[in-house]
Amino acid sequence: MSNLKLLARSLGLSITTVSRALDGYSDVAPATRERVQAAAQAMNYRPNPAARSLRRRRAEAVAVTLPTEPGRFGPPIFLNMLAACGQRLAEDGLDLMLLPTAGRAGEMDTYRRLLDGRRADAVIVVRTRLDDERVGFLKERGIPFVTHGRTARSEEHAFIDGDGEAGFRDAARQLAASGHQRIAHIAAPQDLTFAHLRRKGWLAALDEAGSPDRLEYTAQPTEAGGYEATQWLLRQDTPPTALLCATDSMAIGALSALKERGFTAGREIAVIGHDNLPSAAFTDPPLSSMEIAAPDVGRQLAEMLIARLGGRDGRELQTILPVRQVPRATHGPAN
Amino acid sequence: MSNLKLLARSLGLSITTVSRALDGYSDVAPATRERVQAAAQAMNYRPNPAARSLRRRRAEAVAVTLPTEPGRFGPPIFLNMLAACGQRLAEDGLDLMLLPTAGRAGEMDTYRRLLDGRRADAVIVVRTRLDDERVGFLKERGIPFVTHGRTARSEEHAFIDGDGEAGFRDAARQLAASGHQRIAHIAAPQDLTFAHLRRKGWLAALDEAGSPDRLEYTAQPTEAGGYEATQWLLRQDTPPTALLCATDSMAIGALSALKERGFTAGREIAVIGHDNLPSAAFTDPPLSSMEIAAPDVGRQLAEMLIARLGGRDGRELQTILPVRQVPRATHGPAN
DNA sequence: TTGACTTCCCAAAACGTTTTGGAGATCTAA
DNA sequence: TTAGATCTCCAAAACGTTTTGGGAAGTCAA
Repeated sequence: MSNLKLLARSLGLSITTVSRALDGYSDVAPATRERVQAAAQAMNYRPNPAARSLRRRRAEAVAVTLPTEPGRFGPPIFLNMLAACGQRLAEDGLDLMLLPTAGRAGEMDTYRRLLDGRRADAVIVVRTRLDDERVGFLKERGIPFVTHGRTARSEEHAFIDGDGEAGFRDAARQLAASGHQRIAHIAAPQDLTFAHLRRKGWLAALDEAGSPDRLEYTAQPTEAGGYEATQWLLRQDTPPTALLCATDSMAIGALSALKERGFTAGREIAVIGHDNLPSAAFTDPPLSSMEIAAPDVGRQLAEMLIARLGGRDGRELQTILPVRQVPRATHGPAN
Repeated sequence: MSNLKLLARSLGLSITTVSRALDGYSDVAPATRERVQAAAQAMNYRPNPAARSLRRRRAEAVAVTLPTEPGRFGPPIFLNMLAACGQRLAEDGLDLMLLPTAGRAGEMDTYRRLLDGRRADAVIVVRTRLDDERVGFLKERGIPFVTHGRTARSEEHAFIDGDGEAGFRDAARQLAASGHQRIAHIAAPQDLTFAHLRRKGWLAALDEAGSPDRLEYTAQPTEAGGYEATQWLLRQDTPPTALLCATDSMAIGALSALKERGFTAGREIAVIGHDNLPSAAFTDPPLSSMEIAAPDVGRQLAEMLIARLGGRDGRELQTILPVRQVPRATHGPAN
């Protein structure tokens, strides 16, 4: 609506001075600065973002890519995390763009378009895989980025992640301590980093306990996946006494399969999930779970991004958040 | 990376001609156009979006505002809808921006900043309320917008919505037809349009059935809300025989409360929700629900937005999508 | 009084596109 | 042959900012 030229004219000043007054440069007299600020306020002036980006040669925006295809996207709280992240970014004048991609194939295309066109100054990478080509691409191009979840090359870049490995180790330890002999793992596809780490934690606890069994089944991280996995596990010669599920969604599927076979979770068979979904407290029986012990992952993510844009080295920006157990009714005793 | 000036120089043409060749103007010779296109391809040219917006005086972006506060945001599939929407927008070169707002108070502020700064050409309004100040504001400013969910002023603007009223009327009818006498409604806050319409459908069916009872309880659209509502309803002198819940999340809470009191949903008491959440098929018993009978709400939303940006009148862009019942185990008979 | 320093301000040049208003050829019709 | 049409192309002016490189007063020290 109103621009610098209008503002300057109405004040009898030059565009330069108005611009510098608003940007807080020191070479403008205090009285002038106040006059300018008042006028800007009165005329409801906001710098035109396109002009500013053009001149500054940055987009003042951060992009997050979302796969559209596989039906469901991550845990339901994910959108809240993005919103919190966006809010923090907005405090620094950065927009958050949603870049949907058509499946994994289209992902790299989307990245190329994004970066060739300079539509974003930095990128948030979600749903990280252990071997994630996106990381290589972004490093090569020199675009700042933060991953939500680690990768095999984590030591080289900024990331934020929950300590799923410790969480699953602790949970499996507790199950073992309470007498469980056959603690099965319902795994998510192992190319996903979070799935790999959670399985690793489970394995570590089994090693500690000297347990020889390695009962596991990998499925999609959905209710249907957990259901399918549980059915398979129950069909084995020596079925498990505990199910450690990669996600709550899978655990909910597991509960359903158990019920169908006449088992009561938390009595005959223990079940523990991860994410502490809102609905976890309302399953039957209420689902024992675990969650990242931080209320503001989104905000932290944003702050890492801002630090990265400010030139901080990605290797200094690596956060692993503790995971807290949320015991409810389904982790019940074996003996 | 590369720009029009470079391209033009390498081709021995003027910037004007290169620009017009790529934009498909008719006043450029076919041979020249091909030469230009080939060079653009080879040099990996993409128009600088900031420069383009500056000159064209539009942002080439669409914004959606998200409240960050109240913990959970809408049904989990919401993010998928946004992703689908963003994908369709991208086909027309439009970016999708996420604009988080700090609670309802900050919402109008965010809108003002957004529009004063011309950061977006159009807006998606979600979580519509019956009396929604955002609609008035956007109409006044003349910014194209589409609401996801109706408002009290729906006839004046573009919207897309499911026919929750018919869905709840049908569900309540079926319950009545199978002998239920006291069909209670677990309502979401009535300022939200979807909640109002679903309640209206329930009321209509009760009227048809000549049922005098109006047993209802309003709570937050979460599992906890449904739980609380059910507890209250069961404490009444003549408890309901059926619970029609505004959302599946509430229905899941209801199932939990019923179980706690020793009831089996689908036998003593029927329960029906709305949204057909992925987990609805895995509750115990599996939850009867309903859902919008369209796979591509997000894409349709995007297309309405594009039509709106193309100058189409909002009154011609109003879609009410049918709602389909998804019967499972909990809508069981009364008699 | 002079020279050096401050303090406060500004003109003009970018940034990379789109669009306006032609201009020079070439062709067509009389 | 000439007047118009038709094809191709282009120079230059925006769009609204930020930033560079001063410049004109005023101040201070000698």
